[in-house]
Amino acid sequence: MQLSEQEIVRRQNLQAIRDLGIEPYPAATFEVNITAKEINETYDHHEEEEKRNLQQVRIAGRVMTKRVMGKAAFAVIQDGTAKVQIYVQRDMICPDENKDLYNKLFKKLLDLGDFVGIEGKCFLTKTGEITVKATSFTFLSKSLKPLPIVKTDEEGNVYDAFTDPELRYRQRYVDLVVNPHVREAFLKRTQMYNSMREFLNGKGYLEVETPILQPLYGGAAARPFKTHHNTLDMTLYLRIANELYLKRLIVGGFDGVYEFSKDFRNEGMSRFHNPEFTQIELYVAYKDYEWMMNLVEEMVEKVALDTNGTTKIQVGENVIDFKRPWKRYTMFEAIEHFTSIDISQMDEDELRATAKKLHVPIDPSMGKGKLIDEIFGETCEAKLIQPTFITDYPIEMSPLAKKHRTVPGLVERFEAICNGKEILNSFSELNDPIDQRARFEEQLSLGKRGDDEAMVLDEDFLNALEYGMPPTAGLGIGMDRLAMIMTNSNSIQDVLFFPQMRPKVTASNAEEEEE
RNA sequence: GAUUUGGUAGCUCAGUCGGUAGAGCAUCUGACUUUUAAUCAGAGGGUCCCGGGUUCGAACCCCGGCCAAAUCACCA
Repeated sequence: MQLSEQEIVRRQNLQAIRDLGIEPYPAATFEVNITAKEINETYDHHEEEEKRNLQQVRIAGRVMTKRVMGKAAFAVIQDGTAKVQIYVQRDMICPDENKDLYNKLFKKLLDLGDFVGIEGKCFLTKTGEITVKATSFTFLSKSLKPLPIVKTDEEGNVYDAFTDPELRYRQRYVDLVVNPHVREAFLKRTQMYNSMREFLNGKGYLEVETPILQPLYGGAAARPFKTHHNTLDMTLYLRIANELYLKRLIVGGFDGVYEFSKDFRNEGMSRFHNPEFTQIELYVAYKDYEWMMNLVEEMVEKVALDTNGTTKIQVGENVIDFKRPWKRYTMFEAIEHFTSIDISQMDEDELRATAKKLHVPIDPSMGKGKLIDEIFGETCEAKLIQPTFITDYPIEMSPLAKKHRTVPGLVERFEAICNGKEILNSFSELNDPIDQRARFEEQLSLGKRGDDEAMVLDEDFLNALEYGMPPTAGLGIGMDRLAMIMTNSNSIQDVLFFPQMRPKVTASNAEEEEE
């Protein structure tokens, strides 16, 4: 292994710490009684000073900067909440003759990135920054690699920002340490989950877990990942959706179930697609898609408030307002709104001519439903910035949705479009087992014609439906896409801790391959 | 999968016409008891992504490959 100059120095420092008789990786708990954030907030809110004992704070964290001025020094440490400045005087932490703890350990052997524990009292510096004056300090853990140190001046200008996306995604742990905005985005993501759980649990719905390894993949149109179980000697698939399992639970008598489902699709990657991603799916018995639209508005408005404190979210150039009610169009209305063409009564030939006129790319294999979907996608979707419900989709695209109660050829389905992208999908679920079997068979014939994303027929799911499923409304929300909006992120990789990357061939694993 | 852009010190980047590899921060040595992009004086640090080619000579030109990003294609 080739070590850089700085890595060699740090390993030497590690040994020097041991030579002082100090364990660089101590086992014992270091009790803290306050966080950096709490210390900073205390300074912002003077009335709270009384409530907190700032004479005896104990805090632990990673050393981010160090400014030594002879016999005293300032450093900034960062804990799980924020950064706080500490002040170390030689004679304060070394009251006796032996000054090694300051002169050697603190001044020389303590590197940026090391973890320390500080005990001391808070005071305000000349320039008014709340600071912990150390009465003792404890070495907690050595860092052997230099962190990319990001500096910010008084005016907020950032220097040497750690920005290389490849390094940031491959070494997210480094990204998280030095880029506070990255950390904030992930805190918001978790807040989204908490917010939805609170909302759905409050309505009495049950959070469940269903199989990720499935003998048949269903519930969506996508290519799966395939694997093999040795003991059963059988093929298993990583789920592309959990829809069919949640519906089985509705059949089983749970009237409201939801799951945060990690799903897997063996398809292209882009800034909107990662091979594994998360959906929340929700099914509620005795409800329809109209009811679900109201629930979605209520829930997503709450998520915006809980994550951002407002319904108005800045996303790129746009401000997106999730305040209820959202705009609603049927798919035909949306197309008419953006193109001034009413296609609702057109037959296949007329649709094809209209698509051509609108410069929508089509091919001869497209049927009526696909043509409508394509016209919508090309002319409307990108223009829908504010959250908007699009309702009533062509039946061909939706083999698991119930036929529309009044309009032939359509299903009771809606999507919400936001910032020009679909963020969620919902329908009145198809619960007629005869119709469901027919729809699966249509998919089978599509599959035989070479559509490798056509759905497969799930006999056991049909068996469940034949026992009877109540009328049910179902919903799936792309959590990653919603997180992108709630955090103003441009790429799905910015809301996934560890986005999928092609492995980088390094010198060391190239050697392993040779061996 | 296609196109474009990029890959140089730990990080962010510069590198002229093809002629000994550069800066800031970080690191090392020294000074400094309220600094905050600390400051001051000095020093060290390179598989220029990989492999071939052209050339007296390649970070730079040519060919092939790897990785990444953006756009497109694909895609509930």
